[in-house]
Amino acid sequence: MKTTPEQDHDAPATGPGAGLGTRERIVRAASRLMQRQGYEGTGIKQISREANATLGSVYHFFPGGKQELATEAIRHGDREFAGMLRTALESRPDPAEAVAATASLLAADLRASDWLDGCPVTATSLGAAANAPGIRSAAAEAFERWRGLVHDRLLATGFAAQDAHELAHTVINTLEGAELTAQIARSEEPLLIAGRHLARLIDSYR
Amino acid sequence: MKTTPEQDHDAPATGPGAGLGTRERIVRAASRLMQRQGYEGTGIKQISREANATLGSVYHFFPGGKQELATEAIRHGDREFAGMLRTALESRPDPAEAVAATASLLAADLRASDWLDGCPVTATSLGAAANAPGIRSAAAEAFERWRGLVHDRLLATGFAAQDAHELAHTVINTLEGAELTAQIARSEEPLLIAGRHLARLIDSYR
DNA sequence: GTCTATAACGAGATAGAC
DNA sequence: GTCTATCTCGTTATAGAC
Repeated sequence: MKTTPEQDHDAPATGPGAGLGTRERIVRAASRLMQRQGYEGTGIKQISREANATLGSVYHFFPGGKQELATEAIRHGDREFAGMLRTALESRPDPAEAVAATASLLAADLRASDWLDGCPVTATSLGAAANAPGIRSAAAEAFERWRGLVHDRLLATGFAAQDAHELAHTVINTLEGAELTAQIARSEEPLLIAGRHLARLIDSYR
Repeated sequence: MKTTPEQDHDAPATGPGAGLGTRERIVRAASRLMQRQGYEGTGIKQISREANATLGSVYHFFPGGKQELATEAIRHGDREFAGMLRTALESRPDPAEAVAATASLLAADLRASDWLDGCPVTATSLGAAANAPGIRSAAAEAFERWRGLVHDRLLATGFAAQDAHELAHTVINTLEGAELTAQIARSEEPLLIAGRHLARLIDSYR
């Protein structure tokens, strides 16, 4: 990990990216754009423009080019959703309720973006996964981490190990699929139904 | 619908596409390639090559260009999975078992393609949906049709209308999300767990 | 670290002969 | 319906001054 802060010649004083280093602005712009347009649909020039950085700076920080940048973008999306999920699980005593609340939150965020911002990890990795192993494995690690958060919380609240393992899988996968459908259908309904069904499924193992 | 058969100068006598008209070969090639590489990652020239057709033929049949072709490719994937789902639902008396069997079949197909062939509708529409309304709505119609098949079968086997409606949503969405995760993780496990959990969820409404 | 210019290539789409 | 040639534009990536 690189920790030395760069000099930040052109950091904007306001707007998204205010006060952030150049590298971080680039990663965030890449993550947001690939979330909406996918890996192949997003150009490096567009990323550099959106991040208020020059093309030279992008290749300075990411000599591996677009693939390296996409890998970082996926890790950024990973941390983002992991934070949301951890907060939900920690702030509610009942994991079933926490999952349903997360589904509602995803639905609200999706609507607020006019159905543009789906899962950044899925959008970025789908289609690039076949030819770019680094991108695929970064996405696999993200899903694994999210499952781990759910799994640990279920274990801590008294579920059997095998049940916790399997429930964690379905919780993440169903949220993923419902968010995708909600985005395509431009409706919150799939996510809201998913939240209720997941809570019911979890409760059925008590 | 166009029903007049074209003249088929160059239809290959063997291999994929044997005995098919040019238009159909193009649609199938587009569907298969976009399933693996996504909309933006697939070029029209690549499609025409794979379909044993010339670029001129592609634009002859699809004057709307890449977007029109992608729309047809999605409809093709729609019909394909609808057929698999209908067969499973009709060949088993218990819809819960039919859903679990479908999950297993998806897992086997995914592994057989070395984890390359995920859901063609998702792969093609994600990333293109924002800027191409026709593509988005074709994908929405596909999901709707699949849900309808499950919904009707649940109704016919005695489930309440509201339960059937909601279960159909979660069945399709969970299969979708589990297939996605299985592809990224290169493992059948997410789909097999999803099949069991969906059967359990359905049974809980009897 | 930042910036500009440009190389090298492939994309989508079109024109018009056959 | 098929085929080839071509136009125009955008892409990733690099070079080298500052």
